[in-house]
Amino acid sequence: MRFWVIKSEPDVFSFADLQRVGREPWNGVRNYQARNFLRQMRVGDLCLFYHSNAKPPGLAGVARVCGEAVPDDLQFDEASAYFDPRSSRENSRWSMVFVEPLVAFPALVSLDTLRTLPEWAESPLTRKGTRLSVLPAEGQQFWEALDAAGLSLEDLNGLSA
DNA sequence: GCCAACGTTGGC
DNA sequence: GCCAACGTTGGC
Repeated sequence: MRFWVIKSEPDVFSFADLQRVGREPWNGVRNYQARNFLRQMRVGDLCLFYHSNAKPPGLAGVARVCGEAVPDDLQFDEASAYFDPRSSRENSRWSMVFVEPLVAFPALVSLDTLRTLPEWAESPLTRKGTRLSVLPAEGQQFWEALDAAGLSLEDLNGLSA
């Protein structure tokens, strides 16, 4: 199992929104490096759900990959802001995965807090200027974030698969 | 293949 | 709203 960070603007789609819908296509990613990470995701991988452009920004919960990469439907939709005229059904350029909520953090683990954590201090997420919306995380980082949220492995184990 | 112009991200 | 960072585009 691998760990990831996925970013979303809560005004657009928050962790609470994910809990409400239950399962969400993670589409609209239009950066090649982020797309390549999406393609590496496997069912069961755990994603820290990061609220960007928020007050304050930070980690809001844990999501789980429940569907692996398929062509992102929005790239074919002329009405979508994510439409890509260079893409075709035969030769699709962008991918999406599916995620489901696993557990909401009792309180947001803010970016300020993350910067105080040893495992996160030097990470791309906390470094200024990193704009990747999907990035890998280390296991140590994941557990440290979970701990900072006041949760433990048992809190994850207690949840249905 | 270089690189300037441009657009977007996202913290502040 | 500002602007630093940085990915992308397109002329050459």
